[in-house]
Amino acid sequence: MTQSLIEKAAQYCKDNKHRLTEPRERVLDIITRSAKPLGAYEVLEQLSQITDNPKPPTVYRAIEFWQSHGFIHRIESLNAYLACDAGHRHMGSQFMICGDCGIVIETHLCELPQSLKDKTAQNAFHPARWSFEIHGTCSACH
Amino acid sequence: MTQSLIEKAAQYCKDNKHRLTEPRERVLDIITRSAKPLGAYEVLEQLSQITDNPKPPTVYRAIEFWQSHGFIHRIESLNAYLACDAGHRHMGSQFMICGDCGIVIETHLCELPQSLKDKTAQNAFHPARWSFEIHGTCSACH
DNA sequence: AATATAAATGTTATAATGTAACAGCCCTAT
DNA sequence: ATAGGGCTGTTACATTATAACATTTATATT
Repeated sequence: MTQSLIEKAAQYCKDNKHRLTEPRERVLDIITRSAKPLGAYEVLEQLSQITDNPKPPTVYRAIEFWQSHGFIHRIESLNAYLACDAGHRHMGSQFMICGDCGIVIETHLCELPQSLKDKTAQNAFHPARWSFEIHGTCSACH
Repeated sequence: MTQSLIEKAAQYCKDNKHRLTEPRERVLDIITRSAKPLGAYEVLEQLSQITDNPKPPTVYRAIEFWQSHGFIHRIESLNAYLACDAGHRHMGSQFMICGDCGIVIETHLCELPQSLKDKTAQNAFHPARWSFEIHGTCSACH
């Protein structure tokens, strides 16, 4: 059987003794249900429909929590957040972002592409994490 | 002889009939002189030392102008801007960002790395532009 | 040279995104 | 049962960015 992202996250919290609190669960749920990345204030807006007058820090804290454990990624060029069910913590993320419909496709590379490894090596730069964002048009919109 | 970035930019404007106005020149100059990427309000702060009470749109417009012509790049994960003297318009940028000292090294790839080309092809995604940001530590800080 | 036009600027105001700080609550481990 | 750390609620504010409109400046055309 396949676990949903929420189930995986719940399991992860159990295994690692993190608390699966109400705001965390709700925020992850909201982001997970969205096909497209959501801004923090869009999450807040949705949260306000099931919670009494939530405030920005509630959302940002939950996002920060999931992000630090690899369940949510931030799309820097959109100021928006996307759930990731890769089920592993990777050093980096790659996204293809459709400028027409807004859909974002995440790809999973576990290493830097060779050409970039070469560049980091040439500069004696030690990569820790990365974010690659490719803007363009998806197959449906093209 | 080698042209400075400012000279290149001036030449570019001349050749392409764009106006090299005072705010544009000053903003590019400020960003060019900085070893590290500058936030828009840092540029504004510096601009205020040579201009009477400049406002955010002045800076943002100039940045937008140079960015659209390839002389400035935005580092998404830092909300900051960096000059680029590559002298060509590329589809994408790659940056290595040192989390310790803040220095940013730009590399110049003219194409997507093969592994990412494969991913875009697999998804029938048509890339238009991209930004790759690698966080880590530079040789000096490591 | 005069003028029409397009492009860029100046200015005010505000939107959008994100965080510091502190009081209080609730799990968890002893 | 209780002390401590982790998390939340709340207020207030910081930072980043843009909309809108009046005005000025450069350019092209007459």
